[in-house]
Amino acid sequence: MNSEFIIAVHSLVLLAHKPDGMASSEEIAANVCTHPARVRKVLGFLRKNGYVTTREGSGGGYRLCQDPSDMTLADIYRTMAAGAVTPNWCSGNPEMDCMVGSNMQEVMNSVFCGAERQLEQYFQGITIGQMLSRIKACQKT
Amino acid sequence: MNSEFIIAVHSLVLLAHKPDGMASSEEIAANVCTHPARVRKVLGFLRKNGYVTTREGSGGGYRLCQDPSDMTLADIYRTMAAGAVTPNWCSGNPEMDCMVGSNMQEVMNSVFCGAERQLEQYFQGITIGQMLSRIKACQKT
DNA sequence: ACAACTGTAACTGTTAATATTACAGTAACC
DNA sequence: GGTTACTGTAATATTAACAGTTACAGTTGT
Repeated sequence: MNSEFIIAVHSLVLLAHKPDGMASSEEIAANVCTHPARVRKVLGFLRKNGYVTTREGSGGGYRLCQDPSDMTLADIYRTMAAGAVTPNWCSGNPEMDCMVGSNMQEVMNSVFCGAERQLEQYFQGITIGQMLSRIKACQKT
Repeated sequence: MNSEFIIAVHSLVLLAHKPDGMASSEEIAANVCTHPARVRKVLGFLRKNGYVTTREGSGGGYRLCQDPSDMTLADIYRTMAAGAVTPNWCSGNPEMDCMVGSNMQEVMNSVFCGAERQLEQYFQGITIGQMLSRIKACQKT
């Protein structure tokens, strides 16, 4: 899985957790364990897709603009990592003379399309709000 | 997804299709579009897991040793590519002072374990025999 | 003996991913 | 209005993963 997906989810959960719902790229980066520039890039995507708002300038940063219980991991997956399970490597060749070799790409493709749907369906059932709840549950034990 | 998974599936389908059920690494490699050494490595794993038998020496090669309709993609996935959807990159840090940052790894991990199960379940429903049938269906159209 | 295979390991080249740097643009605050 | 604290974005290392390739020892049929 794409690491940008993880950064996105982690950032959103962090924002959902903060009392004022706001954080700078530097603060998020320290929490996620990566670099502020990377966070800015990822959260730039999230802004373009309507999950966060940003404020530039001093005192600026990122803020959630949706209810955490309405944001599913499937939304984030589609935005940040669509096609992540489908391999970029391809076997066979449609030009080939052999029935197996020439049709494998098409069949394999349909298999991975199904896998993609399956995964999205799973992610559909997990919201940012639930992620935060799970984290709180971890903390208690 | 791991390309070795694809090579494995493709090779097994090819073996299932061949009338005598046998092929050399060179022949398989040409069909898959990769190198014989790579095929030998992958099919070596399949041998160790009981999906094919091999014969060394002249006239040797690989042969299926299970019914194609009994081999599921889930079996191959577990053998060749287990954990392929789980990212190797990790956000957060258990040593951290923040509740979110310190517990994210554990929660993220459980999310991806679930995703893995979901995917395996999907692959469980697809056999090598079905793959071959799908290919035949492609050919007709 | 020879030719045709598998089994493995080592090495190389290429691509993708991550980290890092840099700087222009923007807003708050004194 | 200048300074400070941010985002936005691109460019550039740096690193790790992956596929391709070579090489050779071991095995078997002829």
